[in-house]
Amino acid sequence: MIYDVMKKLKEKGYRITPQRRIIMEKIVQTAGLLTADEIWNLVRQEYSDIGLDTIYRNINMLTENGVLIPITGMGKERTRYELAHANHHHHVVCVKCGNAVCIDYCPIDEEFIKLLRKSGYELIRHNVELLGLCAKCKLCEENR
Amino acid sequence: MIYDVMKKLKEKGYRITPQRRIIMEKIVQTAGLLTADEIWNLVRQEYSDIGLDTIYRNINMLTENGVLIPITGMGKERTRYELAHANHHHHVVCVKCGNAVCIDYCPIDEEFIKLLRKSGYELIRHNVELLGLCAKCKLCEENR
DNA sequence: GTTGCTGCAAAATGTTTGCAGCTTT
DNA sequence: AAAGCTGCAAACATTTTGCAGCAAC
Repeated sequence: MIYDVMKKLKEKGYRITPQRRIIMEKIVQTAGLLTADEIWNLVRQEYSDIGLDTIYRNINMLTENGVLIPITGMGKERTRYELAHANHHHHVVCVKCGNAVCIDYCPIDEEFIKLLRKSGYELIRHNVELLGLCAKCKLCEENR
Repeated sequence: MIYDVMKKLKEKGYRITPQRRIIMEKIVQTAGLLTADEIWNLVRQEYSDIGLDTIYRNINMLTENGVLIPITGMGKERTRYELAHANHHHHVVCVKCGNAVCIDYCPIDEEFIKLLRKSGYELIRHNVELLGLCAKCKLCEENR
C-alpha cells in the first residue's frame, strides 16, 4: 500500500525522504480523519525534529497528487485529511463532543449529478458535512 | 423582514445599533453568500468608520441566533454567510473561477436522516459541498 | 445609570513562503 | 553534481479578545 504510493510519487519525480515516509505510514496506520496538527504529533513520536511546515508541505503535495482527500467544514474544526483509496463515504460529527463516525452511504447519486450538469456544472468533488448530536450527548441534553 | 429580526433580537436583550442595522440591511439586500470581508466592504460604503471586528462580532451573534447560516468548505475559500430564512438549498462552486450557483434540490432526505439515526446521530445541520467545473471553464479546458 | 456595543490594538490561530543548507537521486 | 526537500524564521490571512469610552435602553 505505502510502497505503491511511494513508487508512484517517485515516478513523478518526488523524492522519498524519511519524513515523507513516516508521514505516510502514520496516516495509513491511523486510517482516519486527521488534522495537520494531529499528523505532526504522531510523526514527532518517531521523528522529533520534524517541523509543522514540512507536514503542511507534504499533505498539500499528497492532496494535489490524489493520495489524500481534504475534508473541510467539520463544524468549526480545521480541515482534516483522509486516505483517498478508502471506499467513498461521509462523516457525522457531534456538535457537542466532536466525535465522528463514518457513514458508508452517499446521498450524491447519478440523478443528482445529472441535475448539476443541467445547471451547467460538471461535478468534480463533493463533501457532505453532517452535524448532529451523538447518542451520548443526546442523553446528557435530556437529563438536564 | 428586517424589522422582525430586529424585534426578536431586541426581545432577547440585544441592542439595535446603527452598525448592526446596516449589517443586516446589506445582507438582506444582497441575498447571497457573503464573507465577513465582503460584508465589511458593503457596510463601509455607508458607515465608513466600522471595524472588521464589529462585523465578526455581529455575524457570530447572528449565526448563534439562527439569523445567518455559515456555509463552509467552498473550496479553499473562507466561510460565507447566508440568510437562514431563504428556502433550503445548496451551492455548486467552480473550482477554476470560484463562481457559484444555487441548487434548489437537497439530497438529504428523510431516509438518510433515519440512516443517521440508526448510526446513533440526530442530524442537526448539514451542508453539501459541491465542487465542479462551470460551463465556461469547461470550454477553456477543452480548447487547450 | 446600567449594560451592552464599538473601535482600537494586540493576540491567537492556522497556513504559507523565502532562504540556506542538507539529502536524495 | 543537480535537483528537490527540510528546518528555521518570518510572513500572511483570518478570526478572536481585552479594554476604555460611548451609545442604547
